[in-house]
Amino acid sequence: MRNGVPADNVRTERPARTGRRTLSRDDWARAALEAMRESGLGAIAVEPLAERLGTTKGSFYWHFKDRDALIHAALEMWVAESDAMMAAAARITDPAERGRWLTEFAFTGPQGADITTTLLVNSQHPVVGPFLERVTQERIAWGAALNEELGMPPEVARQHALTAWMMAVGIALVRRGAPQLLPQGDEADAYKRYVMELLRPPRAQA
Amino acid sequence: MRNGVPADNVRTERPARTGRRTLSRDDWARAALEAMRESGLGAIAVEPLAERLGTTKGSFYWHFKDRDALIHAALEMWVAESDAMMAAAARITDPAERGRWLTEFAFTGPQGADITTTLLVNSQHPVVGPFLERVTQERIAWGAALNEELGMPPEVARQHALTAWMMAVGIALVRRGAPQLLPQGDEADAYKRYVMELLRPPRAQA
DNA sequence: AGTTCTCCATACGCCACCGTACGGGAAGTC
DNA sequence: GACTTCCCGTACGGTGGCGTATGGAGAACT
Repeated sequence: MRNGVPADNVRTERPARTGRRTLSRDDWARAALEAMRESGLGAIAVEPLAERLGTTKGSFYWHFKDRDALIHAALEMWVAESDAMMAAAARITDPAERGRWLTEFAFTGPQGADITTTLLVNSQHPVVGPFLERVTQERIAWGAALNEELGMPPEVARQHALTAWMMAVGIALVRRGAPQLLPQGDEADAYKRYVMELLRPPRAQA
Repeated sequence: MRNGVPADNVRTERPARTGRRTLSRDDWARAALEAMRESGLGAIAVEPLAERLGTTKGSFYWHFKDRDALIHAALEMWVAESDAMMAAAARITDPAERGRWLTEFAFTGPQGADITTTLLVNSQHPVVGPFLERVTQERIAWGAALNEELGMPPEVARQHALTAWMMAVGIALVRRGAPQLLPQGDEADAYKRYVMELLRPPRAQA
């Protein structure tokens, strides 16, 4: 009789018990993702999250089998967000503009918008690994497609996409761990332009 | 009468008790650094390390005040290694060659030779923060000096050094978390050359 | 040979977190 | 208004790691 997993989307019906509303599975997943953004995978911990949500473990273990199930749900939510982002970016028709938009986002997007760095650090985790693998492949393929639009041959396009992605990873990690190193204020804009210039189509290639 | 901290270098004298030798403070620090290279800061844990060293906590708490003291010692050891590396690299007179050597090292140096990524992830830790700050500043300044030797004006040299350092951070993290993404075999060499080319002196700059 | 010092083993209490058992209150159902 | 179902509170046992207390074996000293 454990774990009803009550469709979870239909639950919009139930009016929540008087006074305090009742939590959904998604509420937990959202909170977990948020915690992971802020403090890494270790922050996905049942009891602390319960307190943060103003409830107890009792709620959690009704909605989820165990902690890994929560991590899974949080990452599914992240994948959905990531896909939505890529879809949004794809609506920019000019590929060069699209590239600039991505660079801009890497530097000034919301702090920890991307948990790729966290996932890379925890890539050994059995739940994390597959998610990381999938999203990363998608993103690099996406970047490669963009580069091909810019006129690069497929092989170079992929190399370049990989490089840009690694640069983004580096930026994200530095933003998280040593943000004071990044140029601030008006120097920030100049630096962004400089990086965009650097990530232009390669000049030479065998 | 706690914590003798017995000079620790003079202890080469004592012939070790018959049979099993006795551990030094440095043995602990070395093991801690090693563990951190492999599995991050969380792997610096007293009891697991004790088992790994074939001893018990009793040994540890004789040599160290607490876990943070061990982290400190491990990071001091890392700083020493880092300084030695930079000194070794500085012996390469041709700056371009020196740059290539560093890129080479970023890609094919021993796995986890650099724990910068780990420290960036744990930059909030009170012991980690200062070490990260110091070494990072040194390295970027070092790279900036190299770039000035290559003819860049100081401002650009620093920008470029920061960028190269972030790229190295990205590479290190990917090597740790998703090495399969990096080109393997003979493609690896081509890719390295391509990255070196990318990190050449910038073509344009305002 | 006795004493002192060095280094470690063991046992203990504490805390944080995981997962389970079980009970119970409130909403809906008949 | 009983009854069921949903959702949660609470208590419990287990695990892993931190730090302390204390004893004790061997080496070194005298």
